[in-house]
Amino acid sequence: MATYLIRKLEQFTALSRDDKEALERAASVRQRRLGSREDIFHEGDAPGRVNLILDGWACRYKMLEDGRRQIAAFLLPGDLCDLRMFILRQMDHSVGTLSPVTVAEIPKDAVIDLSDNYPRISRALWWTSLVEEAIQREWTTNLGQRDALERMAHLLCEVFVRLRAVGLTAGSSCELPVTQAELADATGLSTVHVNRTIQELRARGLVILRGKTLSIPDLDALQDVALFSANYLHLGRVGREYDANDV
Amino acid sequence: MATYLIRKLEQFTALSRDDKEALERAASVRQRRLGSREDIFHEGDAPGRVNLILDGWACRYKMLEDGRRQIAAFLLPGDLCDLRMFILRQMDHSVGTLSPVTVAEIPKDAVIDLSDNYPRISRALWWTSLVEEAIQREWTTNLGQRDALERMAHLLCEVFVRLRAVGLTAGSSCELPVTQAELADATGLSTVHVNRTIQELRARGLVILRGKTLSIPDLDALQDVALFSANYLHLGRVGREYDANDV
DNA sequence: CGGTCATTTGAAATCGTTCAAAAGGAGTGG
DNA sequence: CCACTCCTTTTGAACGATTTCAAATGACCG
Repeated sequence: MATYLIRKLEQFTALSRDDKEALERAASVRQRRLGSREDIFHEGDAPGRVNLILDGWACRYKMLEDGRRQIAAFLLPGDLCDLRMFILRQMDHSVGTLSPVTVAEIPKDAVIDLSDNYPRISRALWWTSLVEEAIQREWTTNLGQRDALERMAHLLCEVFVRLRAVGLTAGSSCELPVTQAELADATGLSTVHVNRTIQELRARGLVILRGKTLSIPDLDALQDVALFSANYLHLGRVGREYDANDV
Repeated sequence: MATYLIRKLEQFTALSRDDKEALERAASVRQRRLGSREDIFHEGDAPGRVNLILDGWACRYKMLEDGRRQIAAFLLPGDLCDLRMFILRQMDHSVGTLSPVTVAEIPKDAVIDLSDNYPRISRALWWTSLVEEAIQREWTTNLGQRDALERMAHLLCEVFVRLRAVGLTAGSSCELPVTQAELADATGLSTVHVNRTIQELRARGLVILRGKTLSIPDLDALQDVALFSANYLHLGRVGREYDANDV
């Protein structure tokens, strides 16, 4: 069940059978099934267990007092919602589902055990944190510098490449279980303008969006429009030096 | 010399004399003095030592191919530029100075030693990572949801509160060694609009900006305009449970 | 004292928002 | 299976926040 997490971590380092079993065990202690648009946790909550997305999409978001909402990250299968946040007193943001989701609730002691006793996992989890930070910086750049078309294109590139890394693409297609209103909250645009921007991308033949399915006929072309470079995702098994010695 | 780092970490947990000496030692191994607008490291570089800002201001930034620049974070005295990034192959962004800066270059082995053998420091460094992530999320929200006036106000609130946490404010004033063009790169606005926005804040009596000095006569009022809440900075010695047992 | 960089001002152009409403789709209960 | 409802997508038109362009003023450095 921790398949996607394992695939993700293997982008950074090979894992031994033992490593993988430890991850599977941690992820199977307790699971929770949520519908669309439910909170996994909410700003102000005290952190508890660590939530791993097994299936479905979620997002980090912040609300302003007057109701404006910013989606600050998409959480895809294999993503951890709150790794290590249990040292804080309160969550400073919320995480909610965008589609039906299955989460594994990993007890914090299990996380500590993984960190202390499985060096490859420990390093790989550090790597996931660094990548998350890099993604967040990229989103800041996206909102600050790119115009609407570039911004939407960039978001779609990122989602596609991240899904591909965990095996959730089929050819040039993937799921995109997100409404235009949610894309608006993620890009800082109005829903009206998101709609027009998507139409423009469609008109240029850069994306095909039907229902909840996204197709990108020419990823290079979309990346060019988006000024997208995947370097910040740090994918592709760079850690040869950390290969499992006992796979 | 690691005074500001120590003050920052003490926002999270008390430190023993031993802890502090270890930090001082790590920060004194090698220091580097940089002028204004020099790079501490650059996107694409291989990570090496860990850079700690001892004095002066720096920023994380990303450049797009066509020259647009986004400042993604301000790095203030006591901030670490690249904690744990040495597990990556390449830096995905650059860090450059905004004013003359003194950095301590901490060998990565020294960082590992601190993490492995000083549990309070280890946890506190952890906490700094979480706060950095939270700040980055907040910047995303700032760019995505707040209009120009709120956005500038928010940025100034954050900087002031962070500086206050390390003792770099005097009453309602602090340094702001940053040009309007740099504020523009940080807020995703044009320099012209930054200028007009600052004038508006001035006209409302919310800020006094003369030269490189910022004064905030009524922080609460500025926070209200900015929809600013300091919760995401996780300041204020919340970790009673982690108090040093041997201070 | 000249030169360079930073701030300020004005006016026109533009991108994106807002408001309002229609059209399309999916699920529900009768 | 239809009628109904709710939600999402789409369209049009006016408005407004922010950008761009261009130039003047001010501050600091050598």
